[in-house]
Amino acid sequence: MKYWSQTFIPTLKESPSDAEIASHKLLLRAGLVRKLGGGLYTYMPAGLRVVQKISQLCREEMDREGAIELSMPFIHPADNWVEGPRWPAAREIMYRVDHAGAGKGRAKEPEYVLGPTHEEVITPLIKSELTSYRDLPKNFYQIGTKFRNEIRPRYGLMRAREFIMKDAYSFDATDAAAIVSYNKMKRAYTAFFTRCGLKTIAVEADTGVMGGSFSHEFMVPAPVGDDDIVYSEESGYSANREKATSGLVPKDLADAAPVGALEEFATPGIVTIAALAAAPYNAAPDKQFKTLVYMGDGKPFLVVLRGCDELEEAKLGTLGFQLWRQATPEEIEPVMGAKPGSLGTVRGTIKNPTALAGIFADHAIRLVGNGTTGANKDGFHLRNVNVVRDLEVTKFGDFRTVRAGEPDPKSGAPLKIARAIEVGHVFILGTKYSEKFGAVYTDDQKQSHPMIMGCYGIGISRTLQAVIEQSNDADGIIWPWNVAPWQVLVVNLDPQDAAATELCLKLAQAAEAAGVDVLIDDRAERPGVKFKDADLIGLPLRLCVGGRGLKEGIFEFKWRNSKEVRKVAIAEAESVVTQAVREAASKA
RNA sequence: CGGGACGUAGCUUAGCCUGGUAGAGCGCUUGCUUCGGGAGCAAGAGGUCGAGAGUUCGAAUCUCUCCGUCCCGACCA
Repeated sequence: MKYWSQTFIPTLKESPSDAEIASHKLLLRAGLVRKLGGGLYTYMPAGLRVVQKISQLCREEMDREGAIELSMPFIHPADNWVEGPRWPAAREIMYRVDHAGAGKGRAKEPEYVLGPTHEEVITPLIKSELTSYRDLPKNFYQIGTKFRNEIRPRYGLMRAREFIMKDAYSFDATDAAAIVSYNKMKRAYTAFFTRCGLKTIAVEADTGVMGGSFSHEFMVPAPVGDDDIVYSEESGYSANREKATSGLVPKDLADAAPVGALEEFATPGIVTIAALAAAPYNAAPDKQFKTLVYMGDGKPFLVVLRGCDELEEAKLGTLGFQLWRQATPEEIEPVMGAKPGSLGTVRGTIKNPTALAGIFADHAIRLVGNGTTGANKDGFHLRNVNVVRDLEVTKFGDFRTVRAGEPDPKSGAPLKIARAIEVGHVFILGTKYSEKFGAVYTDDQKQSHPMIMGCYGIGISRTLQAVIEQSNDADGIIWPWNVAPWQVLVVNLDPQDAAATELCLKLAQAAEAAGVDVLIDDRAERPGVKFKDADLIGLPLRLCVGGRGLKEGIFEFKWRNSKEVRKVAIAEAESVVTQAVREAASKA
């Protein structure tokens, strides 16, 4: 048991002005964390306890599914990343670590980086440690700090530059075995989040190139989340919006026949979808083709969408480029022959088509059939543009953002969209890393094969905040039993009174004997302060002892998630506390 | 990386527009009175007004630069 006066729980009456959302305010007000800088937080004693509890639950569930704990360095030689398969993309988010000391660290390239994740470390390790199919399967995990140069840290621990993560990596001989490993992790995650008292939705994140459902994200529905999930209660379909598809384009859609000859018309000063939709042109957005220019690994490529649709940039990941970004007007004009606003992909109108890495069209443009697009000549557009007859397309694909209300690809029912916090992700990696690093095993036919890998992450610190975000009220946090820094708070209203102090100790000992952690508020504070702090820090069970109750021969018993205050006779103290604690523990 | 807002005591903030001795509440210290839902009274400590430069007789206040923080967006042809 811990005495409040002997630990440090600096509660705040008011929220610091830089906290915006409930969970962030409560993290600060309940004295769980303090900010060092943007996205950098100190875990105060009570906050650290929660981190440790969540970590322990995670550890238990990982162990249960046969994963093996180890611990890898935070600092990685940059070479591991340079030799890996994603250096160009990964270097953007990694902090570089140069040699300390005067006169050093002048190298243009970093010599060391702070690890944002550990594929580049564990794969070379496994390459030298595991060589036979008899060694497989194996799944290694660790719980530790990760470093990512987040573009915009947000909402306290929710998106931080430095955060605590559980990461696991599985190694298997076959695809089928990898799926077994994957399903074990999915099961572990479900069990883990449930034990944390967190309601999560496992969302399919189709991997595109791999096909099938080999990736799931565990999402906590919350308006403050960074992700959108697209789902249908009817069919159970659920996916991250970045990957979600809809049944907007029927499978049996017949391509439209041309409606007339291609016709160029002058559109001076018209460079937006909206302007072209207005009089006198009256080309409805869903009858326009929108042409976007991107740069993929240094080469321009085009994406064609309906005028009314939006590009889901994450879907460009299926095209095979390492890095992509929007092209600048300076890059666009020499290739297309016109400035943005007059672009199109009608055959023969692109100035320098050989410069292009491809023209990728969203399936939905087939719904347009015949429409309007830019003529690649400033101030001119083309009408009667037929998808099949006129448009140059390298490949069709799914590139648009799904909207709420579109038909679910499975059931056809309208899709819904909600915000959510991603707290976990399970993913089959295939042989991306094992091939690059030469992590191969020998099978029973003496044949060598790259191992099939999976990776599995849980944001421990983010989970902590997600729990608070999901479980609080106007007075403070309402901790779920298993992750509370202490399960029971014994409030001593009269710490000067020997009888009160003695009863508090008795209650605390009874709870502790029943197997839970107890905090005793022995501070010389006024009752009002203690009650407010009790609600704020949100321990599940509050036992309150004061002179008033002692006279009646009772103490007070109150659950944080209920308004009811129960008076319990001192004579029954031990049995009531023991029973309550055991019951709560068995339900959690 | 754009856009917006902000930066005054440990915390929350007023003052800035319209330049003239920096104010309050909470917290802290001391004393008295209180003592079951963030007590009252009295006295006190605590500020390079984010940093630098400029304008001015005079700058928290006006101008510029930088730094930091928070929010929005990473948006389109």
